[in-house]
Amino acid sequence: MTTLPTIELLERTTGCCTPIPTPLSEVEADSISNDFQIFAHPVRVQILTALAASADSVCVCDLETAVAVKQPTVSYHLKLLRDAGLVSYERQGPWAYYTLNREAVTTRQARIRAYLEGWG
Amino acid sequence: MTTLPTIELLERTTGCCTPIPTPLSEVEADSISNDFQIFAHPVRVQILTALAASADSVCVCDLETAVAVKQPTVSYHLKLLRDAGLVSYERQGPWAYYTLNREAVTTRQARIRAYLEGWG
DNA sequence: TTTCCATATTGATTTTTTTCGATATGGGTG
DNA sequence: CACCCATATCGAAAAAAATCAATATGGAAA
Repeated sequence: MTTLPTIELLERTTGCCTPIPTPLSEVEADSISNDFQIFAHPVRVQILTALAASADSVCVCDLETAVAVKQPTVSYHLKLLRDAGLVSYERQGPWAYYTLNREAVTTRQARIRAYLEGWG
Repeated sequence: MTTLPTIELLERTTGCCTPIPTPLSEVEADSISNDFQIFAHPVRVQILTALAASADSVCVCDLETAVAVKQPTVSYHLKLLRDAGLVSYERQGPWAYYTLNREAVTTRQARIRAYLEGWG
């Protein structure tokens, strides 16, 4: 933020302070950055990769062995992924089986690609 | 993480604990999540969008008016973007002009797309 | 029922990220 | 030179995200 140019400063200011025509609103920026945020942690990437590699659902106990954090932390990241709509789960007896929500991933992928194409 | 199944537990365990064939290493997961991280903040998204929309370089004073944070914070995010290689800058007299590094964005875009395609 | 086991949730703590006042830097002007 | 102005950096504080011990939940086995 710059103080408005006074008459005396006009010459000096020439060439600078050309307001950005259509700045991105905070709401839009939040929405875009949120799309990236869920992928911005290694444990979530490991979980998603494991789920993506499996044709069927994966037991939490197997996800736990694939990452370097303790059980409650895995559960925490799984909840974030659920809240983001990227995975679903189903309990079977004592176990819980997670599945990648492939359509949801595709949807985000499309949005992310759209943003990045606009930037590149 | 689950204790190894003892003989008595084998029947119960059937159908669970199928180790994930090729779990993603922490190093790989860090690298992937890092690619997303830089885009995971609204101020950086606003800055990138502004730079992308401009054919030539943009003065910091104009970036400052496009976001809702104070000058040192803008400078901080610009530094992160520089460190990530996504923008370059040039000083001209008292002003600094930033440019989007379009190739770098394209490179990241390609990596991100590759990851997401593997998941979807 | 009692017990055990897998997973989720809670709550407190730690770590990371973000924010911004204060100050430094460095060029332009008088 | 002294002063002003734009931007960067520093340093401390605040906010957000991640971690995990402890505990809750709920189903299956004994």
